[in-house]
Amino acid sequence: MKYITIIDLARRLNLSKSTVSRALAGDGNVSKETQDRVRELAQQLGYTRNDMAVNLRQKQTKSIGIIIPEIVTPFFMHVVSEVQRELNGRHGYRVLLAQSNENSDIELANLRMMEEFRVDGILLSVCSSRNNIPEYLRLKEKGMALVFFDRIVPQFSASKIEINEYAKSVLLVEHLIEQGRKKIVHIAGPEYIYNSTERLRGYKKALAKNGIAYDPTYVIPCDLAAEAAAAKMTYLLDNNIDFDAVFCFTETQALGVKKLLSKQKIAIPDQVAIACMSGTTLSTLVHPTLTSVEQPVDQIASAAIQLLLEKIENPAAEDRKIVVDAQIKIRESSAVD
Amino acid sequence: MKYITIIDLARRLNLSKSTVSRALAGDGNVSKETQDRVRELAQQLGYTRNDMAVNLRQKQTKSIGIIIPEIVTPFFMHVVSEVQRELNGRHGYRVLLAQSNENSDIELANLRMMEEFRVDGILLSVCSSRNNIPEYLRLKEKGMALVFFDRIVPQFSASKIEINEYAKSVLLVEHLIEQGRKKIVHIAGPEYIYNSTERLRGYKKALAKNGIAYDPTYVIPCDLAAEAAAAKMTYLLDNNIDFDAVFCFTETQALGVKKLLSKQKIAIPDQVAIACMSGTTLSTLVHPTLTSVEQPVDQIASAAIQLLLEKIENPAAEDRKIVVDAQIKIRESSAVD
DNA sequence: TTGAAAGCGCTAACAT
DNA sequence: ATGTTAGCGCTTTCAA
Repeated sequence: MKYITIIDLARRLNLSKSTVSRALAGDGNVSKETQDRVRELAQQLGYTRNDMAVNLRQKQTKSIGIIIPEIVTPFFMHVVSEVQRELNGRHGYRVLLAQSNENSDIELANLRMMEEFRVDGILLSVCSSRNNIPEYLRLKEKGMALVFFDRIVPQFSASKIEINEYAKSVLLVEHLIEQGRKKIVHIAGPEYIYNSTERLRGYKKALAKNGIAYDPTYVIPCDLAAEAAAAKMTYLLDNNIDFDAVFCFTETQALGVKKLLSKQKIAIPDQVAIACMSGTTLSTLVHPTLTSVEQPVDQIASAAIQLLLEKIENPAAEDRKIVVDAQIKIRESSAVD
Repeated sequence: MKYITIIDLARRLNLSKSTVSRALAGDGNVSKETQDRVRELAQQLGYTRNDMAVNLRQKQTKSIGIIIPEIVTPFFMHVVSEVQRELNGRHGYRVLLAQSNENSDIELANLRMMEEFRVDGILLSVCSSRNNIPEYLRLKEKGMALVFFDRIVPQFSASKIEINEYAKSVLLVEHLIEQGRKKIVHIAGPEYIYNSTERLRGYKKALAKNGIAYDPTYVIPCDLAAEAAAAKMTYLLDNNIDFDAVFCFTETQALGVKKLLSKQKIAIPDQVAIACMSGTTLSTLVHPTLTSVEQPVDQIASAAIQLLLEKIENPAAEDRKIVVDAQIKIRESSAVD
């Protein structure tokens, strides 16, 4: 592809390239007339600025990276898609995406990659709150604009969008209790994921608030996969453990649970209610038998953008934390599926 | 962020920057010894090459763009995620993502954006097979490596990954027929989407092959949204049109249909079977009551990469078309959900 | 085997 | 209001 440059324009107009540059940039110091001539020719010849050159000159890339644990997930897809749209459009940023596959080593490689790409900033949702801390620190100290969102690292000081998992969790579990559920199993996530521990905390709180004794056998640590959750259900059933609701850490787990319970002819939600935090409309559409709390995806995205831009603008700026707990909508489960 | 440059290295080693550059590049014309010294220091100081400079120099960006109609969709997400991984890793490409939201104007803007970003190539899945053809042509003639995938434009000559929608469609509908379904409604997509017309063609073929008369009232053009599909169901029900299966263009439509039929207490799949092409594992997990054909996502991704890289390598290369129809797996529907 | 110099396209002092 | 110059970090002739 042959591209027109400001030199091409300058030559044709008998101007210096600086004047052309200024005219294009809308710098005040250029006569209205030349400005018009330049812009018209640029238009006509289909000139587009070469960002590589500009960026080399200004020492920035006008690109940011997003690193998430898992891409094929309604929640993350929505956030990404929103950040994408906003940053492309209004700020002219490129956004690079990478997924870590819930694997800290891949996350590390992704971080390095973004650094090599010299992105101006990174939006990060971590795999684990402990594995890559030295790397986060290194990047931060090097001056990289690094903003955490959703899957944050509580003990690491940085700008972050924290989602109030605790509050959501309390709300959801209390909702189950209000429906008359008393024996609520919690399929928990791994303890190296902050969100998971917060949700567990919320679960306990909700029980306590409602005078239900906390029974540790009801809390079952579990992998993120649907199959893992299904296996835990089998275990409960095989051991004749009595329960009337299951609160899952992830949507995917909830689906695994649902599948298994249906297979065992257990009526949902009549005999057992299933609950989880749901990403989005897609999820809502997909499984109405799940009781869930909707996440304020757009709000999370825009908060993330805001904090990231702040950090890019002024790398020395103080860290800020935005907590999103928003207007939470509980979606009633229904037998209709 | 302060980055080390080859000049930094050169100074410390009392070499010229050209030698350093050569040593780093692995150019043969440099003594083993200097090469080692340079590389060691580079390593030690954490040097990473500034791609902006390289690219400016070599007139390429080492980045490609992917433009898809809808991001929050298991099928596209998987393809993107796969292309992402492959191109990042093995070829050092940046990949930029944009979604058109099923809107041709946005698609046009996205195309322009990618051009401004000076991506080396574009992977495109179109919104409509007629709206932006002049733009595709302009880009192609300008020498942009442009490869279509999945949602292709049949009458536009370019490199493309075509998915054999026709074959898949025949297969799926015949499968329904084998299950004893005879009154199969087809919720069709808009005719400006090639895939939609192909699937319709397959639907007709399957009926013909099995001696079932084609009834135009059974073919219902419909928007892509779930709600639209649900509305069509209401229409059929209200008009007492008798049917025992519904074959939908999109997964999302299928979900809409499913939801509405369940609400009307129509047993799925006992009374009415629902079928569609399904993206991936996620979908499989989510709605087992849907009969579906799985798409060979990885194959599509790797074919797309191959064609794109070919075009980038040699823009003058002839257009190639890869047709993916692959080993098709039908997933049986089941009452369990 | 190494160095010197030019140049990719642009911006930003510093002149004029 | 416009031009001149230097330089961002790198690769690549051309010379030595």
